[in-house]
Amino acid sequence: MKVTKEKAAEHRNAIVQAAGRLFRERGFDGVGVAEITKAAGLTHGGFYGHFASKDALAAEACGQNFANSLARLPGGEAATTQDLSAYLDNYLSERHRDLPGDGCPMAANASDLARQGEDVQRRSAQGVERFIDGLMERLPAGTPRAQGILMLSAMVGGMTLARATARSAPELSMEILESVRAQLVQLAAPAKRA
Amino acid sequence: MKVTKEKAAEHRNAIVQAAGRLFRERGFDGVGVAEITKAAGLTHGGFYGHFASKDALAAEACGQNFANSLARLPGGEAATTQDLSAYLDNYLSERHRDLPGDGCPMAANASDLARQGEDVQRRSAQGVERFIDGLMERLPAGTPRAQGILMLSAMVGGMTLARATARSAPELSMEILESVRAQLVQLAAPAKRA
DNA sequence: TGTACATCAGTGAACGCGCGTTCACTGATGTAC
DNA sequence: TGTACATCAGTGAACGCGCGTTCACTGATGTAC
Repeated sequence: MKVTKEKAAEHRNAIVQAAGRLFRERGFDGVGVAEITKAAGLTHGGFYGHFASKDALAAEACGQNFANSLARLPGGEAATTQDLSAYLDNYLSERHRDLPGDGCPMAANASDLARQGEDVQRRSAQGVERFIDGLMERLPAGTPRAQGILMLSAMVGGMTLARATARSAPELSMEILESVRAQLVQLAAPAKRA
Repeated sequence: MKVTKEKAAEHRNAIVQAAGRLFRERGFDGVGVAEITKAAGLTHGGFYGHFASKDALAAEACGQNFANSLARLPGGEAATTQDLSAYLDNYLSERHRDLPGDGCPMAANASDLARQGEDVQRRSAQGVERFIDGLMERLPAGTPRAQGILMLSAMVGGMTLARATARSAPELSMEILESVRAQLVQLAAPAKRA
């Protein structure tokens, strides 16, 4: 049955939110349109009134995920080294490892992204670009961009490897999280070594 | 028709090889049993004479991929800093980025691994463990293990991000490869900074 | 060494299933009067 | 403001398709004599 325009907009948004979470938890191919709409409290039939295709939803959910991810960086200009250190503690935590659905899209969909459609890839590339820019703003003035890129790479790679080893080698998984966290906190500190 | 035991063993091996390549190129869900056996020069019907399931093949192909990856590390005890530097140049190259089918399984199947069956995860965890050990043997004596883990994380994350951005932001993709390479070569050097 | 036959690796059609997508229909919304 | 009706968001059955897996069959292998 027809619903209010407001309700319809809420439904559309609920689908994007559910997709954003489920895609990160199970990958783009790991969850279907029916399950996504069900998680949003709807049936699958009305899906194509909101989106042209599953791919189109994936692109939108991807953009949403990156926007959320960017918003979690510690507050812009006023960010201290402690803020950044706390951010890294959160990023490289067991909690983040075990809840990919609410976490970093780069880590959650890492190898999937390169195999997605053009729209998803465009939003991803834009997201990565903005995330690096955001990171650079929060690092000590004068930090070379290459160092920020190294940080991001280690964050994404470290989380990915921690997740890959979590079930079969939980101690190694923890060691990866702690090692990357410790090394990056050191790297993000304002005092340059030599 | 029946074939020689030798031929049958070759066929089995060809299936593992083809799977190892295709799984890295397209992900575990991105390629089917029929295509894998076809790539090995066979039809799909005989597949279950060699493997109990697609999952079982995935586990074996995964083990094979990790073994190949380990074998590419520069020669053990006699490895010099230059060898390791050359290895990093290769790992973080455009060539490796554009040919995932013959490259690092950690980068190629990064986010997929955590969603696979128990056997694949066990082999992956073992592969990661061994790769870290192999890396440590080749780093200057006294290098903390956490630094080796940071290197691996940055390699995997950097390659993953370079692939995710390759089509939509080729310049960013190149910058990621070059930045991570430069920073890691510096990190792998024997001279410790303060 | 030569022959007869049981074995079994590989073939290709077929299976059930879940997927993305379509569509006829429903009934509340919201507009025209 | 009240009424009649066109609109359209959402429903659920149905579609074609490709997947992993099964199976009756084929014919070369390799063994028993």
